Amino acid sequence: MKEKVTIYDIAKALNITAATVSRALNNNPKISEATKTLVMETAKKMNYEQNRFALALKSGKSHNVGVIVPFINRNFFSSIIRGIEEELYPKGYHVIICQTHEDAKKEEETVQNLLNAQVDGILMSVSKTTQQVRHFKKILKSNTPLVFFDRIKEMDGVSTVTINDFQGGYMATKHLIDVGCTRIAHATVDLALPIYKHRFEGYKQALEDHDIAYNDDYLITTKSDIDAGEKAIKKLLKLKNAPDAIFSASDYAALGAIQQLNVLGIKVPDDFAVVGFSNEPFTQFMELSMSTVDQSPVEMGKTAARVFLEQMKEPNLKIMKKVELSPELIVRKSSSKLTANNKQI
Amino acid sequence: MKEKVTIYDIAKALNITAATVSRALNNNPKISEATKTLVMETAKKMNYEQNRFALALKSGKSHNVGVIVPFINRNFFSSIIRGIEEELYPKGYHVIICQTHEDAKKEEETVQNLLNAQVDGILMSVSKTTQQVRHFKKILKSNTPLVFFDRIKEMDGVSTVTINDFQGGYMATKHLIDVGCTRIAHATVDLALPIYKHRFEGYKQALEDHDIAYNDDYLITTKSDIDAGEKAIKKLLKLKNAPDAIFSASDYAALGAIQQLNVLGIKVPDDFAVVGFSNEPFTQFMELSMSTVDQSPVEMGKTAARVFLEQMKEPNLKIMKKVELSPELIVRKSSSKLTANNKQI
DNA sequence: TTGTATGCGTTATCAG
DNA sequence: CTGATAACGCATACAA
Repeated sequence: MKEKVTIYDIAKALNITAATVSRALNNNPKISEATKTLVMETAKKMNYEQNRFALALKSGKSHNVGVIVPFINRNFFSSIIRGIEEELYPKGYHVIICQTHEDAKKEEETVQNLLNAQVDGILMSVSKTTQQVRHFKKILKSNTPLVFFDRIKEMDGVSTVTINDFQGGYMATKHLIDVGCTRIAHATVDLALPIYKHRFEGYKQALEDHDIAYNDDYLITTKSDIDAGEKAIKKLLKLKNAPDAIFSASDYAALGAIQQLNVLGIKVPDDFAVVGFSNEPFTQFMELSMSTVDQSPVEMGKTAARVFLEQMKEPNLKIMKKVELSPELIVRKSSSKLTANNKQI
Repeated sequence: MKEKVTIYDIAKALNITAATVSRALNNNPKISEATKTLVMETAKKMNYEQNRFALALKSGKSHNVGVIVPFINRNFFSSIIRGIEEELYPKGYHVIICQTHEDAKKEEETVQNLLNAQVDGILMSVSKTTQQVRHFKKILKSNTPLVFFDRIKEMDGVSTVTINDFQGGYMATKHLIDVGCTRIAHATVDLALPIYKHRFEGYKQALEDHDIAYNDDYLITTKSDIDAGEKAIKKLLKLKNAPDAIFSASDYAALGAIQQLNVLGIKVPDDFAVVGFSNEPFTQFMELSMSTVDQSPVEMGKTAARVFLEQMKEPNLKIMKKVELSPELIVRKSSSKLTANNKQI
């Protein structure tokens, strides 16, 4: 087992002092070119690797960032993490991942834990159940950059990266109108959360802009799963003026809707069009592929990482940046009526 | 901004020395109960948190583990990571994730990087392109526990967690035989990799056990994507004695196969049955849901984590553990012929 | 330009 | 049982 080589070892080999070695390695200006290159070379020769702990202990910087998401194995989040990792790894940061299981308690605890590990920044998506913000304030007070992505909490001093959910909702709804639907329902998940609220507002605005009256009966709150989508369809079809389309804020609920429509013998998209949200992988693999709104999660992750890096570059001034990415409507079979002139993807 | 409280602060507050505080905090036997509880209490009162870097610098243990996978946003891998995180977080370990993009060079570099960060262990799935093992040897030489999951490289001193791919291949094939198929093709990805080789061997064994001659024409090597599956079907159906079923070692290729069969107007499962491998989420959401073999990735991750923890408990002796999990056949529509008496899921 | 000394927060060793 | 001190590896203020 090879012993770790330290700057002392290389100092000894060169008959100079460790301080000089340190300076040479760090491109300190006040050092001769000669010794600098000499040190560099022998360092390489001896396979020297900087000890991250010593550096961290000295500088207080760990070169680790914490990423907190509800669940890692959800395509949306794992894609974001992919983006973060790909952006941060080349800059010498390691990505520590933690999951909250949508539990506010766990989130608080995890934040504390990461803070204790002295991560250089925290990038996170807020749990659905989170009400308190005191753990976020603690992050800020410790002078650790905090970046929210997708699920944010409005507060001072925090950077956010989101997509324009309003626009996403608007695009999806407008598309349904364009293909001739007039009685468009909307399945939301929780209007208390900004992302869902904005999608809903986009939906409403699209209706209004096309002179379609908003109908409260067409708004239905479901969980984000297949079962909920099935129930939603059952309920909606009982209305005397049943809808002819649904824009679901969740791909999973949209899937449940399609399945239930199939069971009931209602033709999708001709008799009932469906658009989901998130572009989960399964939406394109279904036989009747599903229209949906893409959130470009990898790009979102990269952006969040870049915002963090900017913040690190300016340790003095507090940066508070709000980046909003544009969603993309993906039209597939579940809403491709013949009347429409969309690009089919 | 709150200053970090150290053991010196609490020592000062109690008019004792830092060493004593340290001992009290670490349950050192030779210390009086009185001071111990006193220290504990004031520590809590002052919100003391151990500095991980100082500890790491002193002990050489980082309480971080590195996890290396080809891509994070693949359901199989993100689920494994989920399992690892859930098992390790409660034990005080942080999970650092890195991706290789299936690039052997990147893998070597990442290993070196993680080693340099002095992670306490490395859990990984080997990249498809990896030939060399010198970076693995480096891990072992540095006395860092190494656990391979799923994609392993046979070598001395390394623990592995796999599923029984042979059994998976056997089950899938036997199932196809049970539902009346007699000309069963097999799509593999790369027989040089153990996982695919074992699936293939399971396939062959099942044929042999049921007195079906192995036919070399029925073995086809494809990439793990939809396109490859389509091509495979085209090729297979050109044979004079075309197959009536396929067991694909990849869910994606199986999906391509089903899509192509649809295009050709061949009825699945009645005229051609399909079984995939991996239980990717989309397989159950397809209208014609796909039979496949589940690898219980979350469980695999947890197991890998547990193997690592065992190794940490016995730092002296070299443990080399081989755990093999059992796959589970999931029968869905793509292979549910009426002749069969399977459980439908 | 380089060397000396010190501290970052802990724990281990040695005294007492 | 507790105190003093050194050491982990590095970076820097100060001195030369």
